[in-house]
Order: sequence, then structure tokens, then C-alpha cells
Amino acid sequence: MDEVFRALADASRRALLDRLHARNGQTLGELCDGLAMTRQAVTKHLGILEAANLVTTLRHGREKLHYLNPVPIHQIGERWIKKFERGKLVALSELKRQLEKRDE
Amino acid sequence: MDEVFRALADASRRALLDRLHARNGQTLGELCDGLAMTRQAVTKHLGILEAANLVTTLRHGREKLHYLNPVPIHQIGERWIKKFERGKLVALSELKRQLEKRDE
DNA sequence: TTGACATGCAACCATCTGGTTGCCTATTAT
DNA sequence: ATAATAGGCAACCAGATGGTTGCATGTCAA
Repeated sequence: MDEVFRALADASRRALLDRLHARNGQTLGELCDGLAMTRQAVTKHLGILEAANLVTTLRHGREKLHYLNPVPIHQIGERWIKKFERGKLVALSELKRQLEKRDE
Repeated sequence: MDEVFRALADASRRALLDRLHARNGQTLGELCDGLAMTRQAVTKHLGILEAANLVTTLRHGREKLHYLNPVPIHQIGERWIKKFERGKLVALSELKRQLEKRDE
């Protein structure tokens, strides 16, 4: 879980996930295209995404195909984001209450 | 948006958010209780959470009260997580398809 | 008013991170 | 066979990060 959050904390990596979301199964070379980064930097990012189980790879000859695995993202949504959804209005009203009693 | 992801990338900070979710409006001292960290470390974490707009503070005399703001978390859910929800089954079936044509 | 309490500020430190360069290996096409 | 292509490995580097310690400031209570 921590690995997923960490992996998502970098904008370059989120961009890579976006690219795979747009077109799944891209090679390393394809994923490098147009990025202001070395291939090795991209390799490292993909390694981190893979370690977080957000990307799965598949060797096909000399090419390495990358596939997005959205399950961990979904889990974060379920196990983490949703927990804070319900509290939204409650929290705001409580803050309002506190602000109002500021000058007591 | 990037700041929010960054802020959430640390387990200590997520724990602080959890604490505030459990009981909103805690002072710095209260938030430090039971944590294996200096007060200053906690201060820094709270500063990062505040910069990401995940926490709002309110001075009350010599105390500083901390309030959770779940809106950015909600936004991540809306703008980011949901995008990958729909693709889940699609991606899996596509991966399956690729795996099957592996030995062509 | 003076001491205790809650927090703020700044310097310092080790380690992690994102990136680079240089070279090596494996596969494909001519 | 050989050259070009796709990718892997390892060392190195600057700057960010998470943490510490020491001291200063502001506020409340006796």
C-alpha cells in the first residue's frame, strides 16, 4: 500500500500510467518518446511502478511490453479515499462551528 | 495536485490524517502523543499537509488546532482514481488477450 | 510577575530520490 | 555474419526528504 502511494507521488510516473491508460501494452521505447528524460530514467520509473504492482511487463522478443494494472489504484480508492468521503460535510460544519466559537 | 500526492506518500502523514479523521481539531501536542517522533518532526509533517491544503489550522491562544480538509482527497478520487476504474476489466481482458497470443 | 506550557525557528545530518553517463547483452534484419 | 535495434546494469551526482537538537517566543496560571 505504501509502495503504491510512493509510486503515485511522482508526476512523471503518473504520466506514464496515463500513457498506458491511453494505450496499453507499450514498449519501453514507445514510452520514452517525447519525454525529456533518458531511457534509463524511464526504466527506473517503470521499475518502481512494477514494484508497486501498478504495471506488469511481458517480454516479447527483444521488446518489453508494459501493461497497466489498475487494481492497486482501485484499492486506494476503496480503502483510503472512500473513508474520507463521508466526513467531508461533517468536517466542514465542525470547522464552521469552531470558527464561530472563536471569540468566546 | 502534485503536492497532495506527495503529502499522501508518507505513512506518518497518512497516520496524522487518520488521527484527525478520528477526532478533528486536535492540538499539535495531542497529535504528537504516542508517536515515535519529535514534536518538530510532527510540525514539519503538518506543515506539508497544510501546504497541500489537507489540513487547516486555527490558533486558539497558545494552542494550534488542526482540522482535516478532505476536499483534496476527494478531488484525487474524482479526477484521478475514477479515470482508472472503468478501464479495469478492459485492461485485464486485453492483458489476457496478449498473453494468449504470446506463442503465435 | 514569574514559571510552566505550547509552539516556532534554524542549523545540521544521513539517507533516499531522480537523474545522468558509459558500457554490456540479446534479438532482429539485411 | 554483422550491423542495427531494444533493452539491462552499475557507478556516480546534486538536491530533496525525514529526522534530530538547541534555543527563542508567546500565552496562561498561580
